[in-house]
Amino acid sequence: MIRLYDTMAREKLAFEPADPKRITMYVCGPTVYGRAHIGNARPAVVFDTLARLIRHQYGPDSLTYARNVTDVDDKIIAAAEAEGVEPGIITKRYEDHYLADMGALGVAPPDIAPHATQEIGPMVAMIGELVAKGHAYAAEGHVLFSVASDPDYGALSRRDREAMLAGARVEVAPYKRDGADFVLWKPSTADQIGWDSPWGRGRPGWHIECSAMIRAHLGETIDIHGGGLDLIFPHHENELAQSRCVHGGAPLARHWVHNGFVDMGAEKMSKSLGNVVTVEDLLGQGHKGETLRLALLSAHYRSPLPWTQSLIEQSKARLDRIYRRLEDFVFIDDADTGQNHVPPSVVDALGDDLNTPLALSMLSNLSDPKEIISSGRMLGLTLSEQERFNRTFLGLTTDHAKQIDRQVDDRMAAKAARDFATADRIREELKAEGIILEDSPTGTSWRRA
RNA sequence: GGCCCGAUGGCGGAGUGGUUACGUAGAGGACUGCAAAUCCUCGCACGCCGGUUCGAUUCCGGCUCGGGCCUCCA
Repeated sequence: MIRLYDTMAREKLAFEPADPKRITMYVCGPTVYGRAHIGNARPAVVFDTLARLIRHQYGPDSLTYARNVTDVDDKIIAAAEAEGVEPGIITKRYEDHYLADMGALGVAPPDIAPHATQEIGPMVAMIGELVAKGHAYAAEGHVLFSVASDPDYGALSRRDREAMLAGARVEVAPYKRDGADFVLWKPSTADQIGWDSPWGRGRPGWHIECSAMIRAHLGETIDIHGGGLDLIFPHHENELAQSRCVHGGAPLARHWVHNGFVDMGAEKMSKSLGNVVTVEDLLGQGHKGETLRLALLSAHYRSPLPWTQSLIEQSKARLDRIYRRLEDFVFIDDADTGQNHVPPSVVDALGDDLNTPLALSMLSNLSDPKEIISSGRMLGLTLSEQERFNRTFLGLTTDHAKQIDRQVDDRMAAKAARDFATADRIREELKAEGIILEDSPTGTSWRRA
């Protein structure tokens, strides 16, 4: 039983896929012109976690998860011009970075990653259908969606036409019949990336990309459409309008799910505000991707999450403790754990609108190592035997490890001789190089800080 | 201005009409040569004002403050 808060209904609803054997989820992915910041990472982590939950509940092959790559866009064109290279150079570079950054956060690649530039045909076809049905019109090389032609427009974001026009911040282009109309196709200059179309050479608008790719890969009505809160309007509202108008009123998604922001100070992290911390920055500071993921999951996905140094430290401390609890069980076979031992308390917490803080709380109460590992893994934490081993030894050459062992032996000898000054000196030396010693009745063990 | 969220202990953050998670930090204790780790204990947290109620942090109304969106945006 999974319940999800639905943006359209503004309440938690039971998740009811049209076909439990073939569940479809689409999440708006990156526009690849720069490095992802930790706020960009939140939806990737949230929906990755939701995907894990769905597969756990409905079966490993039950879900088709698509996350697109927007690889044609004015910002990409600008970045390419600035560097004097083809747009494809820019998009390839940043898509590679994106996948690496998300991988570090334990985000599994989606089943399908449609690229806008590879789906121009379906987009042009869909625009053509909209024009044929009277929902769109061509003007000065552009094709625009006619908002007035869709009486249901505004249902998702709950705004009416008057409000939209009253709040319009942008000057209305002269070729628009209505200030609220938005672009489906826009002309490209000779030196800009573009494709031939019935309306001339140009490129697609942002919103039509998703509508067309959803239909092409997942169908007319998908089970879950996800993304950040800021995409509700205009992006998802427009997607919804396009798809609904083409599909004779069929809804685009059965469930609309939106994540909240990662905040810097009191406001959201965003490139335009210039207050971003990239995943690259954080990893470069030595933070483990797993720590960052835990930090992102420490608040409910719909709440804002203040990003602070303290949050990272708290998350690291928490993760360290989980690993320490598993130290005595490093022999556990990963193949046996998978996600097969997630207890009901954790499943129920996640099933209740993906309540990851509560699930983490439940994880803290577990004592069975198999349950801990399975639960952690469902949250996308690694907790593999390899990782458990790496956390202790990775980065140490065999010679270095042997040397540490020798120092530990020396210290034990000093202790036995009650030469505590020497023993403490050795411990401090090792601590200075990031090695923590822990004495116990059975001897001294060491680990990396 | 319109629409929409939120306000919980030092920090992060669940949740609930009445016994207040969990984590992290801090304090005390056990253990230890000392540490570390571990275990135990502790702190009268629910923005303000009314209302409903036997009883509200939880429901309702108002207020204050903060945030988001209003065609770049996760």
